Amino acid sequence: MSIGDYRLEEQIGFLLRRAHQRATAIFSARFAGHGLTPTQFAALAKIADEGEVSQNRLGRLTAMDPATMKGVIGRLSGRGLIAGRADQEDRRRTQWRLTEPGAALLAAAQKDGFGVTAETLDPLSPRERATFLRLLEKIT
Amino acid sequence: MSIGDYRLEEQIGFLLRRAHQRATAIFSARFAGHGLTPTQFAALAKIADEGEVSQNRLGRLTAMDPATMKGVIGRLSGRGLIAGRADQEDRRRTQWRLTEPGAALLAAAQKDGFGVTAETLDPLSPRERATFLRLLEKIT
DNA sequence: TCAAATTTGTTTGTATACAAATGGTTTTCC
DNA sequence: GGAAAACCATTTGTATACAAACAAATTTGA
Repeated sequence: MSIGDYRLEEQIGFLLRRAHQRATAIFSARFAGHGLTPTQFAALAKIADEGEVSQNRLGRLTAMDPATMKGVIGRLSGRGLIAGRADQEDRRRTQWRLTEPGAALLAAAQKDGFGVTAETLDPLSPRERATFLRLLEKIT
Repeated sequence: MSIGDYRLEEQIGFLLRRAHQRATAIFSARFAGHGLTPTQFAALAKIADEGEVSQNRLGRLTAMDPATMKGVIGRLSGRGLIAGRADQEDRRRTQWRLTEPGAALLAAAQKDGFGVTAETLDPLSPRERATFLRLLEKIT
């Protein structure tokens, strides 16, 4: 019968899920005033990097599939933080860019973005932080 | 204006989200034949550990809030993998346990559970794995 | 060149994740 | 003993996450 020796607490998926939950909770607390979710903030930051970007490409840059991206884009554009224009060269595409309010919100929120990472990594020493980030990237 | 120097790829929340996505994808591939999601498998494994457990307690053990737990419990019991009975001592509680088919499915799936962790950690050396797990637990 | 393959974006459906509010039940503690 | 506090479970609503199927547009390649 022995359902033995499988320990949920030692499985990497479970640990990653919990760590991600904690990071999300820290994000939510610090971003309550901005009204942005982690994925919405990621999308704004990447649109700013790119200047102008299509929906699918933005999804690849932020690790969201097309169906998820559609929802995120819809909520951001619904709030007037981003605006889209039809691409003349490829009529399947819409190119998205920050609006002025979107750029202002992103600028105001960025220092809190750094704060989230700092607080999440707080239990680690500087040396451990570097190691952890290196290994985390390796398994991604 | 300088929207500068915030790099999404260096933020811990983004890295954890991507790593968790990869772990989930590996899980899904290996568990396709079992028809279990990561949270459903976690719930089955913890119920097996506990013998009998209430819904909220199971949620604490598996890191799911009550609303999420309700859905997971509903799907597992709907498939006949777990069964509940009213707790006599505390009439708020339902105690959940594995059914015979649930125990059989868990037993059949467990080796694949180890496989998920192994494949997810494959890019790391044994030494790196130990370090990574230690640091991951520290930030959780 | 033109059919096949790929890409972009949408829709539908299922499954977490969590906030907030609620109704019962049990525990605490004065 | 009884009111206040805490706890169990549910419900509603919003937001990812992703599979699968689809239409339209573009690119590829024989």
